[in-house]
Amino acid sequence: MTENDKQTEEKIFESATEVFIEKGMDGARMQDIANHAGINKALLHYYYRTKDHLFNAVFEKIAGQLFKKFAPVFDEKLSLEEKIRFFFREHITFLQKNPRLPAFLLNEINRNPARIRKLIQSIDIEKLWNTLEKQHKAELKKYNITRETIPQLMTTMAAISVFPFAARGIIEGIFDKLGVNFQDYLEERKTYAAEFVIHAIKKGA
Amino acid sequence: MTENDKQTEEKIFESATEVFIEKGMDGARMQDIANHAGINKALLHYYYRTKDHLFNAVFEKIAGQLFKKFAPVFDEKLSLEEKIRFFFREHITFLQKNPRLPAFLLNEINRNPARIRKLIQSIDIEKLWNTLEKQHKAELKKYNITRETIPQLMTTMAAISVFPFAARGIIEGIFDKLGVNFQDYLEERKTYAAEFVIHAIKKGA
DNA sequence: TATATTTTTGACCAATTGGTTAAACTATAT
DNA sequence: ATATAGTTTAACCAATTGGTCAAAAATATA
Repeated sequence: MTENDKQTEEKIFESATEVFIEKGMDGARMQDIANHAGINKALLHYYYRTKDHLFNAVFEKIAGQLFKKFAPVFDEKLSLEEKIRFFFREHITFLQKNPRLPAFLLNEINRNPARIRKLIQSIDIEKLWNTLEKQHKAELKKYNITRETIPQLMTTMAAISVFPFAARGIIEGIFDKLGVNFQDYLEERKTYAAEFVIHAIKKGA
Repeated sequence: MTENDKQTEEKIFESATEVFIEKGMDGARMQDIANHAGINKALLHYYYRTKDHLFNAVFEKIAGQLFKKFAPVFDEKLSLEEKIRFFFREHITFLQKNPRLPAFLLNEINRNPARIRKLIQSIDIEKLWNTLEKQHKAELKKYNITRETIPQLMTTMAAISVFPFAARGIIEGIFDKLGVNFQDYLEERKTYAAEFVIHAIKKGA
């Protein structure tokens, strides 16, 4: 029954995703994943030969998802300012739905940098950047954004969006003491971050 | 020989620090730590009863170090703008010397949020904030920084400083393809980040 | 129904791991 | 020197873990 095959394999994959995200590669146990999927442990090895295979499958899918969320920024026919607003709104919204992703990805990337290198190799970043440059030539000049400052700006934007999720444990702890609600903070952040960045680049550094 | 005692215990602690930072709590092996310190594994348990004890000792010291780096911001007799410049310069410089710290701390915090909660409980954040508010009453008004926007601003600054180290694996991978040097980028970031934030808050969002 | 194929399982294994223990070693004090 | 207390080690243990295997159960095929 190929219908059931997929059900089992999919259930394994979903369970593995949940457990890996929560415990990490090192912390996750094959038995946990099997229990979570309601199947025998040996069945895991039947579909995915080893823990490493299973983890790689999960990791690559997750990383792909996250990268996809960045992609529309390069397509949308929006002004630069509108793109900045679009980015923070969509990206933070996505992370609200997958709040554990940043911490998981950052950890595994640091634990095994080679893994992400391969994924990056397959992306033509130069081309993406050229696209952006053409689309916004006038605006980039206006904001005084050059090839030298682009890495600073891009990493800053990623940082502002991702960091609250990656450091949620500390941030939420502090917020609790200040009576700040983390979810409200995230909602607010979608617009705050956009306006913050737009203000910052106006007139340029 | 109490002299040797301290040497051994210290050597254990240092080795444990290195191994834990590189491998994380789950990934670290007591045997690795023992080898690294050039001693027998049983000796680890002689000085630190369990792996958990040893890890907690390491973790609390590291977390304390990092928090200390934030402290001067609340003492220095500088203007708000100067403090922002001071923060990025000092903080990024500290992280350059301890580049693995952010990834390690973020990971362990997410793996065991309760651990960091205790540390946070011991800090009177309200008092720190009141201090800042008094010192910069006029400037805060001028920049339109309120109690509501402070969490946004603070997390943004932390994000800009910490994220490049936490996400180094990805960032460096991308930079390589663009011919950007990571160390140069970090040097540049000390001033770029400061001016970026100062620009952003001028006139206020 | 009988046969072949695939899926699922329980039992098992070798390796690893955190932790223990008893004995050896060292230093100090009497 | 001898006893005492603290330090270090080698050998060992129980539990865990990723992974294997043969057989059973389920499914498809003839």
